[in-house]
Amino acid sequence: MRKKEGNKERDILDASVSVFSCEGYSNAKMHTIAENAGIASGTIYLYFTNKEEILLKIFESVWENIFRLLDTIDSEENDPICKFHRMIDSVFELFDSKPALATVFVNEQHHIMKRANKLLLSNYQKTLCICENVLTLGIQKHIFKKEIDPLIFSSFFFGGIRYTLQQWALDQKKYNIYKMRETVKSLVLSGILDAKVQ
Amino acid sequence: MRKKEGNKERDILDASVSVFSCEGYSNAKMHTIAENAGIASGTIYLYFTNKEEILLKIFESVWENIFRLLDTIDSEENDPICKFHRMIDSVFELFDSKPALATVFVNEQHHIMKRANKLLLSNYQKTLCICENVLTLGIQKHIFKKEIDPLIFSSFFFGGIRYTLQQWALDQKKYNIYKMRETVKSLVLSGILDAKVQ
Amino acid sequence: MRKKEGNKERDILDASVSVFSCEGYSNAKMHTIAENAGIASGTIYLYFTNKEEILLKIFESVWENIFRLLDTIDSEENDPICKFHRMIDSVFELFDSKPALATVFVNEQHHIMKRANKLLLSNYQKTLCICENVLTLGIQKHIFKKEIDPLIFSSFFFGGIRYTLQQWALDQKKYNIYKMRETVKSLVLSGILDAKVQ
Amino acid sequence: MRKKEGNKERDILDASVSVFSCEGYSNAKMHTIAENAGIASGTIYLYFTNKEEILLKIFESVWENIFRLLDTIDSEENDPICKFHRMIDSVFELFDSKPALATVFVNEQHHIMKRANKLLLSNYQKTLCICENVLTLGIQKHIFKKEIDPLIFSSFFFGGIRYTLQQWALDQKKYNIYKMRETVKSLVLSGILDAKVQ
DNA sequence: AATGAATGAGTTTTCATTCAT
DNA sequence: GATGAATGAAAACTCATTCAT
Repeated sequence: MRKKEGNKERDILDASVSVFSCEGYSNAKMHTIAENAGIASGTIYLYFTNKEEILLKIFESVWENIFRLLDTIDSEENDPICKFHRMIDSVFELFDSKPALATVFVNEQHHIMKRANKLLLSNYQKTLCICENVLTLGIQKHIFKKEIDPLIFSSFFFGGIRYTLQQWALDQKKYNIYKMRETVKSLVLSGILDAKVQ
Repeated sequence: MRKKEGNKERDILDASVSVFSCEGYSNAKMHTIAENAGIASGTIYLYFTNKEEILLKIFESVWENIFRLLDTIDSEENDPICKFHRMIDSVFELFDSKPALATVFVNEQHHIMKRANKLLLSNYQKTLCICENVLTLGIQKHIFKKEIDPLIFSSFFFGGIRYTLQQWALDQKKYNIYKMRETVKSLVLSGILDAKVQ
Repeated sequence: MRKKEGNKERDILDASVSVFSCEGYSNAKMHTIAENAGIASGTIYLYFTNKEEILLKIFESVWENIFRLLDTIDSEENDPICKFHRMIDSVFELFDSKPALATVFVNEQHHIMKRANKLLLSNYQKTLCICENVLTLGIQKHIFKKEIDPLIFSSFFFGGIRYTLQQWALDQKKYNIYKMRETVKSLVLSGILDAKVQ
Repeated sequence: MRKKEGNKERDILDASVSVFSCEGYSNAKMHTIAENAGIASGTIYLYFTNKEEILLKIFESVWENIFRLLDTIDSEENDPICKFHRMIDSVFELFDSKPALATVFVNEQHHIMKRANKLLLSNYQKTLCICENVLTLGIQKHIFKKEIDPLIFSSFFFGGIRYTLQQWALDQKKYNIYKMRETVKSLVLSGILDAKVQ
């Protein structure tokens, strides 16, 4: 018997992140991934049922990591401001050593959410929840401005204006574009306005 | 490729935006676009050399519009705060009636920038420039905090954390992830902190 | 526009019968069928959704023909013996000019019945019914032996004809289809005729 | 390829008959056969050079058995009618306890004959010969009709039995193999018996 | 002898693009 | 200019067979 050498599943995932990052998911060829992983193309199918499952596994893992990081911080920390500091730090640190993963995470997010499975969706939604809860808590404690809508803030937080626009385009009834616009302006302006002016 | 009565080209672009928005650029079929445009699939090739050129034309047009809007505001308005208000308003208004265009703009931006032509690149860069200049002006006038790096702010402004991460992933030498992180935190926090706490 | 020349659907079906006959359905390559039909392989998919649908269409057509032939005879003829003569004649005539079709009909019948659609199943079962009814009628009229089980007879009868046809299709010089037809009729009729009638 | 303790080869053949019967030869996977045989897929290749050789061995064995059975009967029995009775009985008995083998025998016969080896062909042809000889003998003895062509009769006879067996193998509850056997014998004998004898 | 992970040739199918009408 | 039938290159995926252990 030919023993499993190393961790081929890991190799394939790493190669896929690298290839998806360069070519984009849709343009990525299974053959290129195999080549990058140093295996034959058929071998990929011993570990993943198809190309999409590879992307799914990548996102499952990323969102699970993000959720765990934020969840830990959420329970360890009491002060909303400290929570924010540590949460943003940890997300940046997560991608710090993996720029290719960051690219895939950003560019293919919209693709994978159309076919996300339960595990992925669950971690994704739980993560957004944590963020909203931190904001709500800050508002209750009169630390954060009460006029900030937690939902809109989350959108802003997880993708800025681009992501906000995307969400609105997908479901125009759920979001009020005027309110979004004013919120964005308020957030950005108070973010950049000099204290002396305020 | 020859220019015709002028509305078939428009029909194809509109149909493409609609189809790219639903299916994504890579999954979109030329046949579906033709169907949506009410023409035969071969006719598309009288107006565009290939599928990619359609996407290119869409982005060319969007970035040209954005640039013109912001450029006009930039020359009409003196106060940096007013510039900001009107600029954000106009970008939101641009997409207000075209959610499908917003989706395409957000999801396919990374795809098209790899093969952008001069015109597109020029308008894209000129637009970023205007934003940076507004910020710089505000800082010079002591209206904006001086510690905000205009480059980083532009990234944040045009895509929030996701886009920020993406930029960094694409070129890690150009951006300092620690500085980005701190800037993001500062922006977000001052955006949401209650005046009383500050 | 490139006009449809000739009948490509017909060409594909004919080419498929020929290729399925030589190679067997499972070994037949779509490329070979296309080559035989004088078209590009992609063109097949403009007329059929996949390989299996081609086989299905072949069998649909054959069983529809057989049913129509036997049904017409069944309603035109009163005497069970005459029904038999004419029915066997017409089935042999159906395949007389199409040995390849006979081969496919015999060899792939079991394959297609696993995935038969309503139309095919309906014609298949109605055909079997006609045969059983002829037998039952003959028994009621005391022309056929009453101890013959119509179900078993039908199996044996169809199996015999099918295999006989196959042998002829494999080597048309070795067998004389007219003589085969008469021998089959003679064998079957003396097998079922009541002693009193003989 | 080396012969081992003698029951792995048997296990593989049995598993293959079972799998070929359910899936058909072309759709059958070597892995499924190995699983059914309780061994690893690579082990199959210690006993058979490839997939086709398994099918070949199955048919070699079946036709050898049929030949031996009929040959023994042929030499033990003098009366053509008795020969027929015993021959049909023995063929039905051969498959009685092995419906899966019957299915494979019927469905894959045409596949294997294209690549039959000498041993298989020899037993196949010797078996047909015995049948033809019984018929010829009966004709010479004025027991069977002289106008029956032995070649056509054999085709019809074998085809009828094969299909009957197949129907039974597909649904053993619907058909009674004993009754089938007797019906087949009755049909065939009255088909060939000379009127003077009857 | 036995294993089962790995291979990669081979096939179906898709779809952007072409071109005869 | 317009059409849409036809093309065929390209890619995902399968699975019989091999071979290191």
